[in-house]
Amino acid sequence: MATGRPHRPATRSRGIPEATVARLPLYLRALTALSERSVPTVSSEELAGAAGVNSAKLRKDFSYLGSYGTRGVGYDVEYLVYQISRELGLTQDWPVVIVGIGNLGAALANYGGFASRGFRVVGLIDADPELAGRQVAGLTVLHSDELERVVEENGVSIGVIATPAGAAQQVCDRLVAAGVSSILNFAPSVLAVPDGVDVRKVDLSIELQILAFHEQRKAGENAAALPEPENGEVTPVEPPATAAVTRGRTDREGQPARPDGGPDSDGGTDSAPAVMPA
Amino acid sequence: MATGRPHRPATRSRGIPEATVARLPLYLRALTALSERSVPTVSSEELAGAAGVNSAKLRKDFSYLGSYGTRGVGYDVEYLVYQISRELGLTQDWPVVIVGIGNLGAALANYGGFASRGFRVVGLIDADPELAGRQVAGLTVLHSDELERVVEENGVSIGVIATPAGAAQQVCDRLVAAGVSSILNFAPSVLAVPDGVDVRKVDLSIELQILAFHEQRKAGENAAALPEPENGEVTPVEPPATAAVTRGRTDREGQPARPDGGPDSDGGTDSAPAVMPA
DNA sequence: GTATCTTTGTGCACGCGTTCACAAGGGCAT
DNA sequence: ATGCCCTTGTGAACGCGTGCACAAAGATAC
Repeated sequence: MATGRPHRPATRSRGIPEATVARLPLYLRALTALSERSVPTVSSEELAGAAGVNSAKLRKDFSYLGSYGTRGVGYDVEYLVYQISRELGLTQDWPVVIVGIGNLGAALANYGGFASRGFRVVGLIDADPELAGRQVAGLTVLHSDELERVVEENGVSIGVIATPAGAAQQVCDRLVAAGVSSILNFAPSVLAVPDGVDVRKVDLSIELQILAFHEQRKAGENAAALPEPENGEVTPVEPPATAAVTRGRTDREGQPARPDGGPDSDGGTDSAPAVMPA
Repeated sequence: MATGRPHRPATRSRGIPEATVARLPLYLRALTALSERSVPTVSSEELAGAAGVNSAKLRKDFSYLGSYGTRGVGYDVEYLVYQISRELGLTQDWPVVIVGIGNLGAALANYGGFASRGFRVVGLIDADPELAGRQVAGLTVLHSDELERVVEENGVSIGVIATPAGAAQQVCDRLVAAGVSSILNFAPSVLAVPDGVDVRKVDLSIELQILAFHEQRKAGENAAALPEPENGEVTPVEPPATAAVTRGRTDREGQPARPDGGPDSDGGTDSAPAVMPA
């Protein structure tokens, strides 16, 4: 998942919990599919199954929006689609700019999921003069100089950053200065923004690293469960050699020593050395 | 953030909280940057700033890994990089396959962030016979028929799905059957997997919809704060016409009526109609 | 009109995650 | 060696999110 990031005290005013907001698009997608199959009503149990969540959670989520169900029957699909769309703000048209038209930016520009839900790409922007003028996804790529103009002329409030990490903060600053107040950031960098600006981050590398963590633990479980040592002298759970062979992984070499002369917590227990990634 | 998804009771065994695991890659990135600048030590305050989190949270996160800091001084950068890398499993080599080499799949294949942290793309797979044989990011695209072979020969345990939604579940099933136990899913669909398989979802459309929700609320705040009505008859917070003009948005038309003959909760209060997205 | 059945909506309790605030601990100056 | 100062590590309190379990409410059959 893209990593969440708070920003405001939470969800204020009408007080729809952030966790619920994050699930609404999921429900909406499932409901849209039902709508296309002309299914008139759906129970919380069915819909929860389609969305991959617990039915109690779904009912509680909907209860924040109001009482849109009918006891003994379920929810009216069309009506619920409308209510959720409205709640999410999808009944409006949201002009979007994408900055950084590399592989990822081009992929985003071509992504059909945007247009289908009220999002309209109105500008593709790149710093490379070579790209300016090229056609991508039916739009002409503009040079960075045009960023402010495009944002202001189209009343853009949502910007997508798909530049390299080094350029992200600068692009972000310019977007914000031009009037953008919501940013979807694909660059692997932490963005500093003023109050009132929302940033959501999607980081492919982080997602993979989280998967690797769980994968490593799974591998460790298949081996004998080591007794837990006490007192901060942590015994690392290393995937045993058998697992490494089984799945064809290879460990690398080199390992920094503990900086001070203090006790090396890995002493004797960590037989699988490593080097830090670039 | 990419939307999280639980699956197992939480983080078991050595008990590093899931939320902490999700932040470790963030710390690692900041530490790597410091390492490249040859900074020897860093305080929790500095590092927290660079990672965009609270310093108390950072210290608590690190406390789950062990006592790696020095009071009065801070943390040794190199040593911490190593410890986090090891904890995340990045000291191993993780072969990865990417299925679905469209715009997004190609972008992922070219993404440098993979290789730099122990992830090695060993297979690009697509169902389109046209693509088979083409070179993408220095690798030859293989046809879907080869999926099982590539997974087994390389001992792949992490798979990336970048196919259209319709193909995702089938691809997922085949990956799992072939031995993959961690999946990063970019397709907008809910994947059903057996126990023991981890799925993380990255959904661009959902991220945008969450931004739209907050953006809509921001617009609503600038107008007069409506008094909250009681009794489930929810008065929608509609961005007033002034805001729409200011930012150049346009509302669409059409709105489903409430299914039963019951009270229309929007009666008189919701002047901004809408249509559901495709 | 009454009884029964189905499904919603929610009160409540529990657990995870965050934050505060401070004691413990190590360096450094004197 | 001693005392001061700085930063870590963590106990405790709080708040959010989840899931259970059930009462409320509408539909349906008779």
